[in-house]
Amino acid sequence: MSERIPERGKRGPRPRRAVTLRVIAREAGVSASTVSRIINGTVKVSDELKSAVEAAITKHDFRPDAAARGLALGRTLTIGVLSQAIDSPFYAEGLRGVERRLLEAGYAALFMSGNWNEVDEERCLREFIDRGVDGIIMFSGRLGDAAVKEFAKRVPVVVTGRSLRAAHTYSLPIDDRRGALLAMRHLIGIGHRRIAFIAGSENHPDALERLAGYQAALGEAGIPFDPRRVASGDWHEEGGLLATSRLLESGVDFTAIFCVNDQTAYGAYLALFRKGLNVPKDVSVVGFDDLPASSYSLPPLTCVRQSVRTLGERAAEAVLALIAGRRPRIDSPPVEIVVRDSTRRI
Amino acid sequence: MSERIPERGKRGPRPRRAVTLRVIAREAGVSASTVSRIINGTVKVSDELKSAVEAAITKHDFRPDAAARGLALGRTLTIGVLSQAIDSPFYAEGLRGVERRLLEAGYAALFMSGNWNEVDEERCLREFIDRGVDGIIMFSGRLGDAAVKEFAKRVPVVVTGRSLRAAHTYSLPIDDRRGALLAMRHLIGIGHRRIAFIAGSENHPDALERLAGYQAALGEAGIPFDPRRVASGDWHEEGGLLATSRLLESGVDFTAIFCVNDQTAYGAYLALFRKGLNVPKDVSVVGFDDLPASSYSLPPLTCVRQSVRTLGERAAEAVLALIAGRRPRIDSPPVEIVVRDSTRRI
DNA sequence: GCACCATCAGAAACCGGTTTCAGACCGGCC
DNA sequence: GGCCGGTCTGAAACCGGTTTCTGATGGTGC
Repeated sequence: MSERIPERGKRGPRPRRAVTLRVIAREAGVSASTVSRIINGTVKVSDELKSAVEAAITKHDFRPDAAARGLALGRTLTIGVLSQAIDSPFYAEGLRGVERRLLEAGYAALFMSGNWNEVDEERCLREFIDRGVDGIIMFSGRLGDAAVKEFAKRVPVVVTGRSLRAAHTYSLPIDDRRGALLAMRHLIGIGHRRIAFIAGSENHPDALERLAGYQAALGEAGIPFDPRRVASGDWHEEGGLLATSRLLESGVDFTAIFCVNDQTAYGAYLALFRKGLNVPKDVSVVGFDDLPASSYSLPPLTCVRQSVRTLGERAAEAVLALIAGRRPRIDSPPVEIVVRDSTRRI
Repeated sequence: MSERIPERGKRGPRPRRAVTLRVIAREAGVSASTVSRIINGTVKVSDELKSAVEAAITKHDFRPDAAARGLALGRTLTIGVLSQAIDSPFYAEGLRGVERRLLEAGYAALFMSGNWNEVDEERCLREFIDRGVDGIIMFSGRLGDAAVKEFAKRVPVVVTGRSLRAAHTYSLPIDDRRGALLAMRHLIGIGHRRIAFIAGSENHPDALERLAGYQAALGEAGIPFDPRRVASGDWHEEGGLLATSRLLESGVDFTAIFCVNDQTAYGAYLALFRKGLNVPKDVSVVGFDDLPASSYSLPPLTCVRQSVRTLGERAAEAVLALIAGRRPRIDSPPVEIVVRDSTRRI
């Protein structure tokens, strides 16, 4: 009855765990091994010992130390999850999906942000390895495939937004090109022919694929590609705002804008609003992602939906499968067009 | 030259670490203790041994196992961070701030979501304890103060959004009442007298404080409080949408709406938009939080700013101080009004 | 030249679990 | 009654680090 938490801050060595497995063992009059076996159910133990131990466990509210267990077992029940920014609404959705699935499986997630920066990404991944994570999930990211494969030698890695074939690796690519095609077909289908495109940052593979889809759709419809209708953004609201302003000032005409992602579209909205232009009356706008906020933008945004949350869930499933030694058979969630109020027939 | 990663998945026991401290020691011809001392710089070691060991370390790219180190040291350089939902733009900002500060200090964050649910919150906190975190940061949350204090016996706890005095505990309260007062004074100052309020969920302390601020401001201005002008929401867009619709249909008149938070305001925006009402021409709207998206809403939202990111940074500083045994002297970031385009003088 | 002290390195114990290995005990069978 | 086999338990080793404790070495002072 007198277990006290070890004194804190009172000089002396670091605070240590008050009640350990050996304490329980002593109290129940058994050996440490027996307690361990009962907790994990690895070996049959007689009922009387079991109940004595269980009584001691509940009495002290004992729960084994995860670090010690991780050390002994060689696994930590932790997955390292690398996104680019924890406060980006896009990644946040994905993280949510990951979190949920991992929780169900008894795993915890160690989230870190790569800041769209190769160096930071590599630092995070190293940190994951050092902390002995059992697997890694990587949301997009700039880090080269070779580096990723190197990490995959240590621990299973699931990547989204790219294709990568290597041992202990699984990819959930995003069909950017098809998504862009769907968006453009929607616009073309409702009569638009002069369609501007606000791209992501120049060197980004997703951005290039979406641009390729934009061009392919124009080709399909026999509309000539006019580079003056392409402005580059930065995947964020601000880039969308600036790009749209530039387009408007440049004098090229367009009846619709396809934005590389929803956040860019929000920026475009604001630029149009400031010029007194109405969406969709004067300009139709299409986004890409279907962030939760897009249902509440004014007007609600027509966009290509890729369920990032589902993507996160599937990434979690895939990494768990890899850990279990199974080969995942999991597809990326499909892209589809969600028509709301930001586009209109002309 | 022949270190191989232990075979994975090939039956046999779990994959284990290929290169350990003892491997380095053997290679450099010294004892394990010496390697440890060199890595941590705890004791002076002769230069020649040091360089031999360092050579071996870089050759094998050795980095000590965090779990083992954590076990030996009794600390994990990990902070448990409990928010309510990782994909909420509000908490995401805070987590970002936490992440940044912790990273600077060499700590990692274990993020978990409490889902506005006492049971989940407690489960998360227990998980933190089991995993041996060195400290806990808790963003708002429904868990009772008594339970929080219980956890604080095991490990330092920093809470935001509430006041709590206990050992190994630090609070960063949010001045909800003052924030609400600022919002209301702004509206009243530009001529509004019939001001609706969309509250958060009924039993939430922050919601109650903001309501109190709303009432206090009315009192200051000698405006009678009319409960028909208060509608309850759920802190999310949907609640704002529904509450605003109810207000509009109820027939009570108002020239402005003060929303308990920005997300509620976004919902209000959409409800007004659907009714063909213009913000701010027909109705002025004020939010609370100043989420990043509020700069890009249409029109950009006037709101009370509380820098959640700063709050997160300060929470991180506070928990680090507690861990170091220092008593933090850190204030919550101030609330202030940010006037944009959603309010106008009448 | 010898005693003494400071400095540095290694052996061993430890952190808190898990697991191997060996032994105790029991029952069944010849 | 003795032998065999199966079941259950405990002692000890192990995971990969850190730290205490002890011993060796070299330098200094007298």
